[in-house]
Amino acid sequence: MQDFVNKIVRWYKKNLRPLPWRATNDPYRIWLSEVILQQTRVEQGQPYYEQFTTEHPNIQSLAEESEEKVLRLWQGLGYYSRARNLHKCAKAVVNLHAGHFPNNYKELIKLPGIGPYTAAAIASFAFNEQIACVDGNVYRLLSRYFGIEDDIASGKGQKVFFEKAQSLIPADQPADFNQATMEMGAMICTPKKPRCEQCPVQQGCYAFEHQAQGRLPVKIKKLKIKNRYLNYSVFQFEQRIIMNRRPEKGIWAGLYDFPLHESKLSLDSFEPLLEAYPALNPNDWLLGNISSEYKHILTHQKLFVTFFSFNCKNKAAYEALKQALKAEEYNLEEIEELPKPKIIDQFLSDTFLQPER
DNA sequence: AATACGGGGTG
DNA sequence: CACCCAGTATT
Repeated sequence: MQDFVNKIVRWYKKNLRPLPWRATNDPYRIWLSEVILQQTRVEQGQPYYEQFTTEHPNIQSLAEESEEKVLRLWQGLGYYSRARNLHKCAKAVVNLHAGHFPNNYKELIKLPGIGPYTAAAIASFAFNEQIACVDGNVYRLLSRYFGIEDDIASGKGQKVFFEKAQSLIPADQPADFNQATMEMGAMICTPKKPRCEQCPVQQGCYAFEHQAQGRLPVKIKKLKIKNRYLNYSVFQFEQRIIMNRRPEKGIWAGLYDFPLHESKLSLDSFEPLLEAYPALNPNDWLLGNISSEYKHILTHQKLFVTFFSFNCKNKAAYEALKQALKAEEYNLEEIEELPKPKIIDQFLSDTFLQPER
């Protein structure tokens, strides 16, 4: 199997993409890139990496930032617990490790937001530890090449793949090996239409020989997608809008949105909202526009989102509602600075930005 | 062992 | 539409 290792490492050194986080040994930048790239494609994550490293060139800077600002920088990337853990981790490294990342897998994995993959990536890339990275790319490459049929989602499968990768990783160049397996999975051994004609290890590949590329890796998953109907109320008074910070748990934790009323089916009138908000006296409000329904597809739910605009006639009524909702009011300039879910940001752009002409 | 957690690209 | 992306934390 030494042949397999040599061939993919040689291929990597010749074909690697010159990504910015490959040009550094700084564990801070390696960590940042790895967290950004969790479940995220390189092209989507790269602009965020540039933003973060520009605004926060080192971990002290990031640790001193507010969580809200970190979330705002993360806005649009998704899986926001990554941003919250990123911030927690930065503080932990500064406060518990004098601003220096631990230099080994065992300690790295104790930090928030750093799991088996990320710990192995930092340990090997920054500190040259001989520990295998196993991500989606590696599952694919190894299962196809070696004909491993274990379900990659199962505990046993994860163990089998890690041990296979760990048995292959060379002591003299662990980082290049890890980069090579992942880059191969990303560029050659792709999920669909793998580029077998360009593959340096086509010879010896189980899946190529048996035309099993479409079947491997085996991944058994049952994802039930639920439809949800979200109705947002945009309560406005003289250029100020009521918003609130979402709870610490659940979807969009810590981000800001409007008062939310969920329904079983799409709403097309204000009435259910008038019932939902007893503090809302219809005499004090002008019922405005009902937006068209936004469809927002997430991994395990499909959201149908409608925005209902209310304009308040007097300040007292506005204050009363705000208080009843335990929310705050913001003008557009302030809203710009708040971290918001994509769908909220989209609505705001559609509604309050004048199209150029 | 299963589920929750975003947003976007591919075929 | 189905699948999946340089996964992790919680249940």
